[in-house]
Amino acid sequence: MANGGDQFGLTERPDSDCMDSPEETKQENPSYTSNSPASPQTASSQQGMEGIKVFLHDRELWTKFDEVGTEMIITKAGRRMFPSYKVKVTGLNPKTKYILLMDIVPADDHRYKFADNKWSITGKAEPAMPGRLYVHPDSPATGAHWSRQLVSFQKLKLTNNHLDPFGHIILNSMHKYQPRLHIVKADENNGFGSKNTAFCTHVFSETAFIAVTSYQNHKITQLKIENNPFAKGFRGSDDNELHRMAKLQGKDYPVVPRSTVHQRACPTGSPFGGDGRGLRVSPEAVGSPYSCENGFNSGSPRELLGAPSANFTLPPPHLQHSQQPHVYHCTKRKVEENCPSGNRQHQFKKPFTGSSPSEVEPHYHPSSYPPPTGLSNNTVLGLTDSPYSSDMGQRQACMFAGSEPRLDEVNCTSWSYTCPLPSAMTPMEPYPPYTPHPPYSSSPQGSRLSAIAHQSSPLLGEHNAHDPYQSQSSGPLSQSSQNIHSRQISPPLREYPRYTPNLSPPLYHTLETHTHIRGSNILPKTVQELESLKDHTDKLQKDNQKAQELHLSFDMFLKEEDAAKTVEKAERTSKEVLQMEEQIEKIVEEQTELMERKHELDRLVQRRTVYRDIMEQMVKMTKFKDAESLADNLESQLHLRDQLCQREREAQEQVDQQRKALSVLEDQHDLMQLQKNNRLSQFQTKLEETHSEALVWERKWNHILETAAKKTLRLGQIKMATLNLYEIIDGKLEEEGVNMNDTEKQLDKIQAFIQDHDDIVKQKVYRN
DNA sequence: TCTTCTCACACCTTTGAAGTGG
DNA sequence: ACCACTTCAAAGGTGTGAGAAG
Repeated sequence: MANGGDQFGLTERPDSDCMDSPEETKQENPSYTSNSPASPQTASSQQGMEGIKVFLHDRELWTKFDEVGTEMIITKAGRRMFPSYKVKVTGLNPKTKYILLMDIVPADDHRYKFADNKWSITGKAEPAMPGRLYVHPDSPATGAHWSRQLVSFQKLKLTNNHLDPFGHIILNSMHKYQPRLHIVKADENNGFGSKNTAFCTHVFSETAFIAVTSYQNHKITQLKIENNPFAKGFRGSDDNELHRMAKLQGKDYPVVPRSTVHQRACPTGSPFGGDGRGLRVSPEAVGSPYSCENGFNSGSPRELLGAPSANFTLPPPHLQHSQQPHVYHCTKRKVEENCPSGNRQHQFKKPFTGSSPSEVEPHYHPSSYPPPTGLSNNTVLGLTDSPYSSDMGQRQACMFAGSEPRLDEVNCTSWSYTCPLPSAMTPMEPYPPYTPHPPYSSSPQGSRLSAIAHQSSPLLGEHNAHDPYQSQSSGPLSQSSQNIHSRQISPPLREYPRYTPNLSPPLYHTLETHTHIRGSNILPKTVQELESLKDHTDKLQKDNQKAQELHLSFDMFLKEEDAAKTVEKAERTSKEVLQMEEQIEKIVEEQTELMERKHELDRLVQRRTVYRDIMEQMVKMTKFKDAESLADNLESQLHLRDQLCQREREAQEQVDQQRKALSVLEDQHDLMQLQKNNRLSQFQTKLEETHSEALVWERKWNHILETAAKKTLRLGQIKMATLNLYEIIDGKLEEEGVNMNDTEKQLDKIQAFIQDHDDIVKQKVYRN
């Protein structure tokens, strides 16, 4: 890890942590997924979310950019992010449907400038744009689908057009942002945003960037050209590069040869070498305003990870590095659990207390995490505890009100769109609706407050010193304008005149008197006071006289009327008076409740006027004549979307059924195939046996043929020998009529010859 | 004067239709 | 008819740099 990252306030991570493959990451960081709290109900509702792990694709590239200070171009038409945001997700239930979506939240409340070859804070951030979500076009899809390949958000576009109609994410130039990934378990309607929606959020701090309309840091330009295929045309030859460098040298910033950018991008050359206020995300900012209903307090993710009291697993220290996504697991939204009723108050109630939300709000724990280097010294007014401790405190209070629009009203088709407004999934409004004016400045309260703000006379301060509510207000009177602002909207100040009736007239009078005595003309004032006292005394005397007259008349009345009747009548009257008083009390209570309800509804209407404004702006950009017709159109589209979803579900069911039937047929086919194979093997066995038997018979037949051939040969030899013998005995075949093949006749002739010969021999012997 | 933003431009990749051959 | 492969044009992404705006 280069120092560049460290300079941004990154925790140094061990080298072993620098890995690329998700598997390796998985092995080394098995438990960085933190689970959110707390109550058994919440814990049981987390099924399927606690094991989810997300790995940032191309992390090396992101880190390379992060070391230099990532910048993202924003244009009116929308510009893609580069490096594009791609993740690998594991641990999802293969059959469960999930919705993956992204949003980009302000990393802090600063505005930046690029000067002297480095980024520095130049002031307070402009009001955040309307929070928009980019729902991955594949959503909702099964866990198997998401796990199958990389999930790419490369089509997400950034714009600076506040009135962007395309659903691109709206950002402010020269502001720092942090992309976040949310994995939401889709509900039965393939939607989300219901109270039981389970989701988790993943933040990769190396993906933080500063939005710009044109690149500020030349190193970023070089990195983009080197790595983005679309910018290949700018890679050029060395000559071109030298030429470009020469041109660039005319500017203030030094030019780094392309071939050496990698080396220069290393820490020593980082333009952020001085302080760490570069691009590192302020930890408070990432999760702070958005965490309540996530089951997290508004502290930073690191704080969350580091806080022992946090209700989720603590990762090993080395896993708390930026590479490890800050995971906020949230499950079923339990407003009551995460945001106790005490939080569901008037949006101005927090500032009423005069203290920071961190001190009062149970879900706003003061950050134990040290402020990032470079920010710690930044004593921006009202930002000591949290960058949002002043106005963001109000925003949070507003968010805690728990009446935000819910995304369960957002339809499926709009998923391919970016949702224009935050959801119940991001239960608190990610950022307050955009207004060209500072928050509340144009509101009635704001005008009232500003009017009070100008009454910062010492007298008011003295009165406040007697104010029983004043003790709740912290800080010296000469605090910053922001604190003054927040103090201004506290009830004791705002409703100060209300307190005067509670004072007894003399005391009230005394206050008035003091007020006057403090003036410059003390003597005439004293005379006036004495005169008024005299008048008052005269008035009292007159009242006393009237009372005495009344008393006398009442005595007369008693004398005239029967005493018992009078007493009875008086008792009856007193009872009626008591009943009337009770009724009056009830009516007053009802009136109070109704007034509170009215105030609440007024606040709701006021908060939702932004939607009306948005609708009116949309009406201007579209063909619709008014917001109602636009809303009708949207509703009809929603209805149409529902119908389409229904059809899709039915089609899906049909597909499933057909798949089942196909599966059954395939099984049957397999079975038949198996049986045929068995029979075939039997036939083959029989064939082999027959074949071997045939071979045996063939051998025997060959033997027979061979024997026959031998005997035929022997017979021929015998015939030849017989013929030879017949010829030897001087047989004449033709003369004696003997066939050459008539061996038997030849043998007879031979036998006769032998017989004759024997007889001759015997006779000769006998004669001798 | 400086900073920031917008726009036209050239260069490139991506995408999808059409054609070709097996 | 189908499939695999190639070709080509349109669409769109990208950084540049001049000029406008504040």
